[in-house]
Parts: sequence; C-alpha cells; structure tokens
Amino acid sequence: MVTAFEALADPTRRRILDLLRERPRLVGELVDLLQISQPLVSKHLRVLREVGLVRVRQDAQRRWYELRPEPLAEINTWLEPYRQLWEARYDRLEDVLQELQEEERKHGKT
Amino acid sequence: MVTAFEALADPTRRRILDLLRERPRLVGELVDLLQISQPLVSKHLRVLREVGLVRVRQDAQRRWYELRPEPLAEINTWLEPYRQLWEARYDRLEDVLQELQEEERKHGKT
DNA sequence: TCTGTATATGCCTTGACAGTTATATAACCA
DNA sequence: TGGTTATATAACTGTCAAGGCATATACAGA
Repeated sequence: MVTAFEALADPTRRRILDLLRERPRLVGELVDLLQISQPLVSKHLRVLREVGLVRVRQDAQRRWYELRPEPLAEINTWLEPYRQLWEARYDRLEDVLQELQEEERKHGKT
Repeated sequence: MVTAFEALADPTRRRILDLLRERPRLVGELVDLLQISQPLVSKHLRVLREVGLVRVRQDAQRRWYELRPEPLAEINTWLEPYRQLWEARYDRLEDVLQELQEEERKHGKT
C-alpha cells in the first residue's frame, strides 16, 4: 500500500474520509457509525495515516482523527488531463447509441 | 471489482489509461509498451472494460482499445467536496510545522 | 482446409488485504 | 495500586486478485 489511489480503493476507507470531512472524530465514534469492529477501524485509519490522508491528535486516551485532504491533490492531478476528455464528449450521443446497437446484435439474436 | 476506484488502484491499469489517452491502441502495442505478458494485458483490459473505462472496436483479428473517460467523472464527483478543503489549506504552513515538531519530540529525544 | 496471427480465457500459485478474536499499551480515576 | 476506558497491535483465517503458463477462439491469407 503506497499511494492514495490504493487507499481509496476500499469503500470503507472512503466512508471514513467522508465522515471526517464533517469534523474530526474519535475511533469509537467511527466504530459506531460504520458498524464494524474497532480493530478494523484502527487498521483502516493506519492505512489512511500512512498515505497522509488523516492525522491524529492525542487527547488523554482518546485520539481525534482529522482529515488531511492534500494527498487527494495527487489524484486530482492525475485526473486533470482526462477531465477535458469526458467534458468534450458529453454532447456526443453516438457512443451510447452505438453501444446499444452492439448489445442488441450480440444478445438479441433469438 | 466494481467501481472505477478499484480499477485505478492498480498502477498498471493507470498506465494503460495514460497510454490510451494519446490514441486507441492494439493489445499487442500495449504488451510492447508495458513489457508485461499478453494475457496479463488482456486481463487488465477486461477489468477496465467491465467498469466502462475502455471500449473495444474489432478489426479482423485485431482489437482497438479506446479510452472512455466518463466513469472518471464519478471519481471527480466524489473528490469535489474535498477539493475546496485542500485548496483552502494551501496557505497554512502551521500544519507542516507542527508535524515537524511532533516528529522531533518523538524521535529526537536522545 | 491448413497455417499463422491476434487476442481471450482457464487453471494454478502466491501474496496481499479485509475481517475476527485475543491481547497489549496507555492514560485516566478511585 | 487496581480497575476501567480508549485505542493499537498480533496472530490467524478466508478471499480475491495479480501474474505466469498453457490453451482456446477467431480471423485472414495461401
């Protein structure tokens, strides 16, 4: 596990980030909200920590996990050159139509 | 494997997409460029096909693989609310400084 | 029809990771 | 100090995907 891409592949981790977007949270809060075991939450948080997507503030025995969105900029950068492409193609319906035709040809040959 | 997020987790697949961004390519071309086995390329292409990130045009025995950037819009949408956050924090150096201090405190206590 | 070319698929092994349970660590409180 | 709370980690299991090898499929040309 190295990049933010891998970290985002897991849907649970995406949910954790979404929850931290509202405000920092304790591990226990996340356990309640996600309905999964505490060790599992801690593991996902460790992965997110390692790629820099969250940081921890310790407060006695409690640990506040806080979002650090900067690594997402890496993904945004990778995405950039594609953005223009899909925007440019929004008005072209031919793709969809042609695909429907091909599906028809393949499956509909009863 | 379901979403574009999972598809992008693999660096080889990201490379394939980058190559297809220039122009459509034959499977054989990708094999040469990526320096990996033909079956493996075909398998990655299958994953990309299943999430709709590429499409195929058949030309005799050859298959032209072509980029279909639309599913990336899903990722872009997910990213959207985060974008403002990291942009808002670009000018705050305190984060970095505080982190350096904490590292210092932890490891530098010789 | 046979042969070569281009690509896909099946089977297998290995490694990584999600998830669980049990336990360790660490700080607070009585 | 002992007990309790909050979180992390270790050990384990099951699953799934990457990658390799062998083979099937599909088409073209002779």
